[in-house]
Amino acid sequence: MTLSLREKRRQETGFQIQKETLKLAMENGLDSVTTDEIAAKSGISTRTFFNYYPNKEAAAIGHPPAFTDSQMAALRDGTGPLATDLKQFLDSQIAALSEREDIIRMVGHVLRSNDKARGILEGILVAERRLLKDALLARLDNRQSAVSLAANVTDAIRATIFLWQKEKDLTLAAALDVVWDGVTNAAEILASTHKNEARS
Amino acid sequence: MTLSLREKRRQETGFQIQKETLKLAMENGLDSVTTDEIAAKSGISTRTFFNYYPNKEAAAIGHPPAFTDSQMAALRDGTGPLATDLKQFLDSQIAALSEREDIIRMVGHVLRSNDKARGILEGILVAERRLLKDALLARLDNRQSAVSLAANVTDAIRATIFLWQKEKDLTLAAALDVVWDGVTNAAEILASTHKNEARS
DNA sequence: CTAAACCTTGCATAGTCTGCAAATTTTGCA
DNA sequence: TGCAAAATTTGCAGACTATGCAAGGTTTAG
Repeated sequence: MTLSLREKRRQETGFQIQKETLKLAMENGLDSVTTDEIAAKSGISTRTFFNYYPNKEAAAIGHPPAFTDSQMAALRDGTGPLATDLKQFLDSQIAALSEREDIIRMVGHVLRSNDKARGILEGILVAERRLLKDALLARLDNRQSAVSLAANVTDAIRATIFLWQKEKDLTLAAALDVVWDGVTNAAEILASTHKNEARS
Repeated sequence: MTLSLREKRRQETGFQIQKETLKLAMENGLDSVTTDEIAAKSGISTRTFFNYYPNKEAAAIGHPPAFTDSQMAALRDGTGPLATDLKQFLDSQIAALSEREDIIRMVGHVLRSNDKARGILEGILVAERRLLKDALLARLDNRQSAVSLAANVTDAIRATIFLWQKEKDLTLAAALDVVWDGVTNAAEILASTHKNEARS
């Protein structure tokens, strides 16, 4: 996991570009920012901007914290109740996101008004769901069940950020607890049919 | 709900444009199709194309069948178990989608490789989730629970289409049944923690 | 210290999308 | 039927996005 000097500098420049992009986007929306402006503010040529990101929307989204090996291992090899492991996974993921509150807020702002940015993030989420599904399949026999759980996890993250942006007095961790309570509640409603069917 | 002649023709032209767009996109991907080509095939000028859709990705997505008033009313005012009403809602929505299997297949193809198209669809889904959440709130006291159920519904549609595209011998309706079984299964897993906590 | 690998940059170019105004078509009504 | 008002289509100009390419500069490893 050690990065060469080159890689480290590249990461830093990429991060710098993201911050300048978001800062400019906060003023009049990302659509009214030109790649020329972003490049100028970032101290690079316009052509070089496209060496770092394929377009300005990708620059605004940047690179969200990836799932770590230990997070995935805990999910795959956990022994407790699966629901507990999922909550812990979410706790650690939200903790990672808490390191970048300012960026999340600005990204959220961009996502609200820019389709392309939404699509780029959605692509990242699709990949995350696939990772989660594969990990969960190690503990489940029902494939669609793993698919549904994975979707609930990434959606919980989305809902948590949304709630946190709306209720300014909540921390991200507190917002997750509220969301998770709702998820469990919803699960009880959905699970009840099954029980009824079994009884009948 | 009656459309004027003008509106009807406009809808038909819009639909025609969508079909031409998708047909062209199936060959080498939407990215390699130009708006000039789409307009030419559709028998309109390039400028007019932009009177119908803001960009070619929106043209490819088109206008998915909206939730009908009776669907929403059934959800809002239903008396049976909520889970049953949700499944019925999904059944009717999937039935509506079954009318356009060819288009769904092509749209799915575009979505796999085009970020902007993904984002446009995601925007539609955000609006649909909001509608569902508001309807469900008429029957629930827990707001986040409604949010989670709404997310599970739109995700079930997504998962159904995905499964149907992968398993060619399933109808859309049959794929939904498989997906719904997974959703219920997942719900049982998520709900069990709560029960354990209540017991302890 | 140097060759190979890698990065940055400018330039040319194809393509997207919008505003505007002229031309054309449709509509409602006398 | 015929015509004025309303709506739509279209061409054109122009700002912006994004890519390939090749020249020039920098970093790296041995």
